[in-house]
Amino acid sequence: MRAPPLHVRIGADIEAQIMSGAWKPGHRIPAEHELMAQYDCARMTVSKALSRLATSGLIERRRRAGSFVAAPPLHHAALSIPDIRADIEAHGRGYRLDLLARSERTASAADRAALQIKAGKVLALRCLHFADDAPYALEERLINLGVVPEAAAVDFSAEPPGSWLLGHVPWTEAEHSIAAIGADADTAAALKLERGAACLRLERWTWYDAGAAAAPERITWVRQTFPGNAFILSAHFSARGA
Amino acid sequence: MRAPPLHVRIGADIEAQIMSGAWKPGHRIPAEHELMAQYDCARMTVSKALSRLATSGLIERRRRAGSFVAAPPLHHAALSIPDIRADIEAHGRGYRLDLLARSERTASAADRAALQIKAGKVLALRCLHFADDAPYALEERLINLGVVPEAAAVDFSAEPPGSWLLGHVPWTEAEHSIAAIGADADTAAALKLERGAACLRLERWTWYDAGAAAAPERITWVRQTFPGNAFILSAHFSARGA
DNA sequence: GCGGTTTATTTGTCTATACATAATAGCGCA
DNA sequence: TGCGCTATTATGTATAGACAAATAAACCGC
Repeated sequence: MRAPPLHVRIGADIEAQIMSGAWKPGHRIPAEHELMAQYDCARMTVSKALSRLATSGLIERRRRAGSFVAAPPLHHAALSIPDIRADIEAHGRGYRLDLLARSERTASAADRAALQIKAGKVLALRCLHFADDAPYALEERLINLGVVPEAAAVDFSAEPPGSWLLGHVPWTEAEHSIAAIGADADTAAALKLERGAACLRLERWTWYDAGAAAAPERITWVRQTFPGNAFILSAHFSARGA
Repeated sequence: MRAPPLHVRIGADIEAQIMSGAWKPGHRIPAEHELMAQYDCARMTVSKALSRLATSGLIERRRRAGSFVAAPPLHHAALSIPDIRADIEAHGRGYRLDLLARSERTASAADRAALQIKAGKVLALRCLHFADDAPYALEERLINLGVVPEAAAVDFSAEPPGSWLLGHVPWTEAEHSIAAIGADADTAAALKLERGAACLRLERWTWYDAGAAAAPERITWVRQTFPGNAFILSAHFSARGA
């Protein structure tokens, strides 16, 4: 077993103190020059270890004051939002897409609200994802043609719109909401469920924010509805920075 | 406006190239010595910028080969898992807890499966969270008394078990799953819903992993069921490392 | 005691250099 | 041609020192 780099070891030692509960939130961590003496190394090395812990949120650093154990980690989980086709194929099942509706139109009031635009053209899609010929998810999507004009020329009856967008359009921010709903008549018919059956509904807004230079632009809005019994989102959280 | 540090500026410049689409995935980023010449600075400064981009997943670095724009960002979102009491109170509503059942027992087969233990004692709780006297969530919880013996002495009819645990037990890992279910008779009665009403079900396993030194220990398992219409999980993702 | 000024401490950034490590590319030899 | 060795190159880690910036603490005049 090969020795890990020194700055990793220093970071791990401090992390162990915190995780074991020996150093509680607010506890002052030895100053850089003390750790420097303790590990007999340069300040840059100690600094690297502490900076990493600071960016991972485990400690907080203040000039002149020192470094302190941060407040207990918030309950933030890394949630994997699936690429539906990839997910289905990863389970060894056959994927099929059925494009139910496609309309290119001037944005309606509802479209404008979803994409947060004042005016413009949108591409509205409605499609059904199948896994081994069983309905897997109903997808309703709006694409802002003002930002992604080339989407108008794509044949979405073959490629899932989500996969196409991910591969072709850079984006920086996404907002999700997850809720449980009872299937309405429409949804129930599409997914071959009984009316009122529990479904997981995932909504996502994706946009591109170039920074202060330009206003953020909404790229797409999507609402995916999964039968509740067939779909589970999972998330993992580690208190360690990694 | 004060000038940002040089390593931040270098990182931002590279990020801008990637985000604008000018440098596509796989594109080779100028080597450290080239950036060094371009910005007229030391290699450490360039290295700091590139390391940060690498840990945030935007670029990939390989010895001898160089640094490359990484594959498009994965769809990972930071999901906020709520502290129920804090959430309710933050909305200005009154919180109340009703402890429906409490039993301290030797772990049953189901308990052992949920906590991944071979044997031992557990504390099983079942409680109902109220917001302004309306049922908000049904919680079923198991606490591993082998790891948290002091939980046996806590009065959970006043303090929500989740809040108590968060404040008293260090943990490192949590795994969540989210699903939509139709309320069974039991759940429907507790939450005052109709049978079959759509509910969001959140399950969470929390454990402590001290590293290679010891086997990970499961601390608690919890299953929270929320009326679908009253509860929405939200998540935000930024492609930037921050 | 109170408010403002100075001082000392600690972190933040950066330089310049050195050696280690990984991995590719090319060369020589069978 | 194909295999193995070597040289090259880019990154990874670390040193030692310097100055800048923030700010808590001490000080001082009133």
